[in-house]
Amino acid sequence: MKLSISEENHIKAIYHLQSSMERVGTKDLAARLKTKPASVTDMMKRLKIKRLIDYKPYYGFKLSAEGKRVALTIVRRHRLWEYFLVEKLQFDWDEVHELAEELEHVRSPLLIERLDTYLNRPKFDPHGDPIPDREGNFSQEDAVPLTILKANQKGKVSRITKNNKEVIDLIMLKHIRKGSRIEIKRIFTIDGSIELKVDNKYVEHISPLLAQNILIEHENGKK
Amino acid sequence: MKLSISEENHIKAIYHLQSSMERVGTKDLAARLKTKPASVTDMMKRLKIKRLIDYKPYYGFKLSAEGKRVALTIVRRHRLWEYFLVEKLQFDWDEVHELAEELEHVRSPLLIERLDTYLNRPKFDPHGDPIPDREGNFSQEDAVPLTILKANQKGKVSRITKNNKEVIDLIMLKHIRKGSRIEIKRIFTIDGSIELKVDNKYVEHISPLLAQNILIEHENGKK
DNA sequence: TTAATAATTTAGACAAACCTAATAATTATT
DNA sequence: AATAATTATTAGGTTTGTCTAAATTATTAA
Repeated sequence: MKLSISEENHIKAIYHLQSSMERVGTKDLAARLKTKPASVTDMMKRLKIKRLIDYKPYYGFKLSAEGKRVALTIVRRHRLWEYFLVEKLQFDWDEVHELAEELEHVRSPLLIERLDTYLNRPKFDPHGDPIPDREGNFSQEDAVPLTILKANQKGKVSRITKNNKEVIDLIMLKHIRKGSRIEIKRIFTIDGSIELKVDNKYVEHISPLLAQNILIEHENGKK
Repeated sequence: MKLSISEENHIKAIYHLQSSMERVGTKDLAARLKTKPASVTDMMKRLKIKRLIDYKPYYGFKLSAEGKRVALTIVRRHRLWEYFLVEKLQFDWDEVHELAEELEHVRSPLLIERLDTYLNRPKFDPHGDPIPDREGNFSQEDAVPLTILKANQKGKVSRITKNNKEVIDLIMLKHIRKGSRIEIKRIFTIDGSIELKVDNKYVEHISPLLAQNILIEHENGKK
C-alpha cells in the first residue's frame, strides 16, 4: 500500500504516542504533528479506510496490526538513517533527528536493506533506541545501551560493544567494566553527555558515543 | 528560497533540456516530467514570479542565473547520492537513478557537504557525469572518465584514479595504461560494460566501475 | 496570404492536506 | 443531575499541483 508522507507521519506519531497511552486522542496527535485537531480527524478517516487504524469517532485511535507493521518499517528507516548520519557522516547525535525525518520517507525496501548491511546491522540508534529488523522485531538481546537510562536510574554493565582500542582505553579510564554498577547522575541535553557514578565510588563524565557502546543488563518487564 | 519538490523537478528538467535546445518548450518539459502542457504553464508562471526562469508566453523558457544556480545544487545532490549508492551500498550503476531522484530532495547544505567529504569529493558520478562543486563549478580537470564516451569515440588515457591493487591489476590485464589509445566498440546497456580496442591492438571488455576509474584526455570545445 | 495544423495558454475542476469557525459529544464540577 | 469545560467532529474555505476541454497564438503548407 502506498502512503503519502503525511500519512506516514501520522502513523508514526500514533505509534510513539501509543506507548504512553492506550488510545491516542485527536488533540495529542495534533499537538505532536503541529497541526490542528480538525486536520487530524480528516486524516484519521482516511487511515481508517486504509485499515491502518482502529478508529471510533470520539474514542481516539489505535494502530491495527497492519498499521503497527507500517509504523515499524518507518521507525526502522528513521533509526537506520540516524545511525548512518552519526556513524558515517560525523553528525552529532542531537543534530540528526530532523534530517532522518526527511530521509525516512524515501521508500525503498532494497535501499534500507543495503543500508542496514552497510552499517553492519546496528541494533540501536545513536540515542539508544532499538532499531527494528526487517520483520519489525526488536533485538532480543537482554542488554540495552547506557543511553537508554534516565537520570537516577541504575544498571549493571553487561557488555562493551565495538571493542576497539579507543573504546577500551576510555572505559578503563572511566573505571567502567563488565559487571560495574552504574548510576546515572545527570544527562546534559546540550551534548548528550552523561554524568554517572561507577560502583558507587567514581563519579565520571562520558560522551553519548561512548555510552552507546556500553550495554546495560535489561530489567525485563518493560514495554 | 524554499522550493517544493515539484518546483525543483521542473527546474532540473529545464536545466537538462537546455543543453540540447536554446529555449525549452512547454510540450518538451511536459513530456519529460510526465505531466501535461497546461500543468507546465501553471508552474512556469510560479517560477517566473520567483525569478528562476526567463519566460515569455508562447516563447518557451530559460533558466535565469539564479535558476541555474539552483539547478546545479539539485544536480549536485543527485549525483552525490548516485555515487554513494554505487560506491557504498553496492548498487549497480543503472539502478540508482530513481532512488537518487528521491534523495536529492532532502535539502540540507550541511548534509550534502558531509556526504561530499565522506565520499572523498568525487568529481564524476557513476555514469561519468561531472558533479558540480558547492559553488556550482564543474571539475576543471582536463580529463573525463571513460564512461562518458559513446560507441565509436576515441580517446587517450590520461590517468587512472584510485590506484589500488585491484584496479591496477585489472588495467594491466586489459592492456590499459597511461597514454593508451582507446576506441569504444560497443556499450552493453544491460550492465554498462564496455567493449573497446586498446592501442588498435587488443579487444577488451571492461566493467563500468573500472571504466569510471580510467580518465580520458578531454578534447576541449565540448559543452 | 490564407487555411490548416501544432503548440500554448486560459478557464474551470479536482484531490490532498491543511486551516478556521461552528457544532456536537464527552467528561468534570458543583 | 444539570451545567460548565474540554475535546472532537463537521462544514466550508485555501493552497498546491495536477487535470480536461476550450480558446488563443504561432507556424507550416497550400
